[in-house]
Amino acid sequence: MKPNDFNLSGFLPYKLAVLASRISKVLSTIYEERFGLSMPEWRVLVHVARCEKVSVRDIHNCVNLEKPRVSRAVAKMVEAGLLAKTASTRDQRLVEIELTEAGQRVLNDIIPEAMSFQARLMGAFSEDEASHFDDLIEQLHDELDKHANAPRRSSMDTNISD
Amino acid sequence: MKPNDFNLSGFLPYKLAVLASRISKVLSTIYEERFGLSMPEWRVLVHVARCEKVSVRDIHNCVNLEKPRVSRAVAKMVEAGLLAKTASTRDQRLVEIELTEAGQRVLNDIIPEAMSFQARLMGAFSEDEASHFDDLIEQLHDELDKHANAPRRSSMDTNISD
DNA sequence: TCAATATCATTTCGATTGCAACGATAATTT
DNA sequence: AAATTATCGTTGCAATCGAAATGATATTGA
Repeated sequence: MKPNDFNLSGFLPYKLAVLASRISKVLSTIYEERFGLSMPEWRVLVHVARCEKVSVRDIHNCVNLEKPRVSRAVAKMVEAGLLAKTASTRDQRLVEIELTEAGQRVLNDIIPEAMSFQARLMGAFSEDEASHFDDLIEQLHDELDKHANAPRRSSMDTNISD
Repeated sequence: MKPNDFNLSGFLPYKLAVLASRISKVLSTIYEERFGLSMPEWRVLVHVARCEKVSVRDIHNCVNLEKPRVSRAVAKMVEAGLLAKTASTRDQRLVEIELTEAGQRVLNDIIPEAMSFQARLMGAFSEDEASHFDDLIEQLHDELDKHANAPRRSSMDTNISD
C-alpha cells in the first residue's frame, strides 16, 4: 500500500481515540451539566468514595490523573464542600481526603446515572461479547506493557499504600 | 450495589479512555520525537496526503479535530514547509491545502512506522478477533448516535465537498 | 439588484494542561 | 546525630485547547 493511501479511519489508535472521546463527551454531560464537575473531579469523587482517607498520590496512581490535576480537583471540591482534607498524623507529608455528606449526596445521585449510561452503551452486547471485549482490551494493554516508553500501567485499584 | 462500591476500573467509558490515552501516548513518540509533529499535525498530514487539495473544513470533518486546531496545525506545517496553502479559485473563502515534497518525504517515513506499530499492537489478535473488535466498536458508535447531545458522528472520509 | 443570511478560516480570550521547580517532611546513609 | 536522598503536595509557567467573535466571501431571498 502506498503511504498516501493510508486511511486514519481504519487505524486502531485513531479509532479508539475517537470512540473514547465521543463516549467521554456524552458521559461528561452527566456530571458536568448537572453537578458542575469536571472529568478529573468526577474521577476523584468516585475514587475517594470507594477508598476512604486517600492521599493525592493514591488518587494519582489509581485513576490515571497527573498529580497537579488531582491536587487542583481536590482543592476545588474542598472549596465546594464535597471533600474534606486533613493532614495525616502518621506522615505529615500525606493528606487524608474523604467525602463530606454533601459529597456523598452528589455521589448517590450520580452513580445510578453513570451506570445506566454504561448499560445503555452496552445494550446491544451479549454477555459473551462484553467479556470478549474486555479480553481484547486486556490484550492491548499487555502489548503496551512491552513498550519501554509506555507510561507503565498503573497498579489500578490495588490501593497499595495505607 | 452501593454507590460507594462503584469502581472506575470496571467502567467502560473509563477503560476506553485509559486505553486510548495509553496507545496515543506511545504512538505520539513516533511522529513527535522523530519528526517534531503534534497529534493534530499528524492527523492533518495523513488526511492531506490521501485527499489532495482539501480545505480546513474538510480536515475538520474527517479527522475529528476542531477547526482552530486544524487551522493552527496547518499554519505550523506551512511554516515548516510540509504543506502548501492557496486560496481556492472557485470559492475565495476556501483554502486548498496540499503536500509539498518535503511533506511527502516525511509521510513516506512515518507511515511504515505507524503501520508497524498497529501490527505490533494487534499482534495477538486473530483475524476473527480483529474484525469482531471492529464490530463491537461499531455497535458502541451506533448507540452513541442515538444520543441527542452526541457530537454527531463525522461523515468520515467520504470527502463530500469538492 | 441589493439586503439579509450563511459559510469559511482565523484570531481572541479565558480556562486547562503537563512539566518542572519548590518547600516541607521522612527515610536512609554515613 | 547529621547529612544526604527520597517522597509528598502544591505552585509557576509556558503551551495548548475550545467556544465565541471577527472579517471576508458566497448564497439566498425579497
